[in-house]
Amino acid sequence: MSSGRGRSTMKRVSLKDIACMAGVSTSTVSLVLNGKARKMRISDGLAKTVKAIAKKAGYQPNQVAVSLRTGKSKILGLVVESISGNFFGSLAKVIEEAAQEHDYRIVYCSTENDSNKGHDLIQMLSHRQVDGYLVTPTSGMEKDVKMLLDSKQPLVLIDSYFPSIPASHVTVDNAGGVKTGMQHLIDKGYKNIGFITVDLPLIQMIQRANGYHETLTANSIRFKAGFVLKLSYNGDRDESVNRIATFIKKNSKLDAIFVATNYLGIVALESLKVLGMKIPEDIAMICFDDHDIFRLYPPGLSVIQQPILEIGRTAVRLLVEQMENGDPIAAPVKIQLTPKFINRKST
Amino acid sequence: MSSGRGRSTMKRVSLKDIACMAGVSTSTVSLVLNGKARKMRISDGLAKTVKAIAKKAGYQPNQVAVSLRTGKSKILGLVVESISGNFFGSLAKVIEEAAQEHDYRIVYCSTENDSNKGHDLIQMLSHRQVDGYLVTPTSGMEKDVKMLLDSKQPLVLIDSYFPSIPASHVTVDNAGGVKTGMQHLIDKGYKNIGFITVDLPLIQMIQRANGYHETLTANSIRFKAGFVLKLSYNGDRDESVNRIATFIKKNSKLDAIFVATNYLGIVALESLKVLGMKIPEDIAMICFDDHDIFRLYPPGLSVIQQPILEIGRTAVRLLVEQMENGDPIAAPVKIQLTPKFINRKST
DNA sequence: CTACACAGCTAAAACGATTTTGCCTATCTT
DNA sequence: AAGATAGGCAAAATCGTTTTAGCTGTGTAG
Repeated sequence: MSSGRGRSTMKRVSLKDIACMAGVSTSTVSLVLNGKARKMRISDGLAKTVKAIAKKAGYQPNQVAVSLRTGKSKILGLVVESISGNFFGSLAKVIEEAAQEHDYRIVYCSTENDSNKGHDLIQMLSHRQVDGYLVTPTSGMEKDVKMLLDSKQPLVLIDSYFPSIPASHVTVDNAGGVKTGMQHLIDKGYKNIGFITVDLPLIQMIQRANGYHETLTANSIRFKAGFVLKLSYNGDRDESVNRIATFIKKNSKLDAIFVATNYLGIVALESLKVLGMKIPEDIAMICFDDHDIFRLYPPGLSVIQQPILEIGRTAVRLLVEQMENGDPIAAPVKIQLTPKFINRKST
Repeated sequence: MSSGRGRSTMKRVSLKDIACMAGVSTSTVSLVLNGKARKMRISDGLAKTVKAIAKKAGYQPNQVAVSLRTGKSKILGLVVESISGNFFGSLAKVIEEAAQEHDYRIVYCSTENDSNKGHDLIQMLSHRQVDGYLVTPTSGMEKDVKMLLDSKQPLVLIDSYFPSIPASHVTVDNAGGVKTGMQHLIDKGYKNIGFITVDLPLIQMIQRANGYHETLTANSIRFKAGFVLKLSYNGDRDESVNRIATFIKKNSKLDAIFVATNYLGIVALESLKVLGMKIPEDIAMICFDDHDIFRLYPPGLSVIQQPILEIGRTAVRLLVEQMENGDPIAAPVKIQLTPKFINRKST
């Protein structure tokens, strides 16, 4: 048994161990390692040796203990609709990166658009003492959001929000995005434009529908109720395909459709395939929210693209600011980003 | 101020508070709430009142404190290649659900195929005292995996593994999957089959390449080195598109390609689009790993589909078993699942 | 020569739970 | 009637940190 480094990971070295090795108290070690040596008048010499010993021993603080003592976990809770979705997956990635820059980790959860699950998740996160919440709220989560706000938890809503609840949020200009797309369609000469959306009482969906209506009236086109199709969120995929196909067949005058989410956009593509209709010859199409598939699927779908990177980074920034300011219950910050129209060949 | 329930969330009620209200000691409350009342001979009457008080007060244990005391966090670390990818996103979702059934939460991290980041992540997770690790290892993470193993951390590898390291893992039969696809191609009469893969020394990639070679020799087709294209993982997307296009143009005899990952499959689709080539008329194509796009993209791509649900559930099961058995350093469990050939129209 | 400041460090409380040990009082045994 | 047993709960140790209050000794001022 020479002085070799031996079997390393026996028991995780603790602050106490370091203190022991250095022949000082745990407080000294803690102060040194947290950069408070100067302020607490630990001599530079001692500080140096303590640091050296800690490093040699490979000391790493037990974050659980730190959390308990400080009340901060350096963890952010991210509640999304479904991590496997394209939009939320990408968003989660961006958020993870942005959070990391501020030295925060993410624990994510999916609600699958079930507000009960959302509620449980938020409870769970709070027991874990997360330092802040990023949530894409689904209908039914008003109470939970309000509860977080009431208990002064740092919170930023993403993608959606509740008009009646004064929480900070970052969203995109849904109505504006739709208008741009719709106007493009109209300028290209399409007159009978259908609108396919999801039957969820979420503000962003309402806004997208508003964008549709407003563009019609702005161009003096009469709104036809039959040109709007609302599909239930949890509907069976195949059923949705059929319903869209039926919708398009029934409204034979339709020369274009605007689809309000990328999930439905994919479904719509499938419907058109079933019907054997070509884009844009038989019907034009624009979708809100981009997807790999839309870039690729011939002839390439024009879309309203959400600035995912900016959304994620902004949300994290807002949250971090909230956590750092701390005390003043500042007015909620509401940021609306501008989506981008990507003109491909489907129109 | 009547006896109304007042402003709820003032300070989070603790065990001590409950003990106070009930006029008993904290130990009693803890014992009762953890179902150890009987064993520790707390009278049923007291137990009942304590439970009632705790419930009324909305008591929820502080998990951080519990973790510190018990050394268990009820959190699993999930390290994937990139959460925004289709395969890993879906996998993460399945794993989250499966973990939840066993009362575990997930904190996930992406390595982006950077082994340094992977190393940091694992360090990070261990400081957070996660109870177990699910990791899809990238090359360069051998040391970290070995370290976890040495320190007897519950660990299950997914999707890949290191032949030299005895860790439990769940994978799919990569070679077998490729063989099925290749044989299908050959049976359909394709003779000059190219193989496009990623330039990463991961075992699953090697196995897929082996499947390619073995099918060729089994059918007495001579292997041509020029028919294999290896693309660098971190290459620019457009560059990859070009390289595949060049590859296909250069090898004009190619009548089919087998693509080893779904990411590259999408890139290949783009290349073919650039070249103006039709599937399967101009060239046939099969891809390992399914994707929404492959089902949809005309005419529909035949693929080798990984059983994501089964992979995720199996991995979680294995990990939970490891954590429950605890003591015996059981031999690693190696599970190989069978991928499924989905025959669409691209062949 | 007392007093006071200050440098340099440590002891101890606290965070919120779990768990072992210990103490006291009835009841039972013989 | 004395000792043993069991029942019912409280006390205290513990997990690994952070942080405040305080202790000791030396130099300087009055």
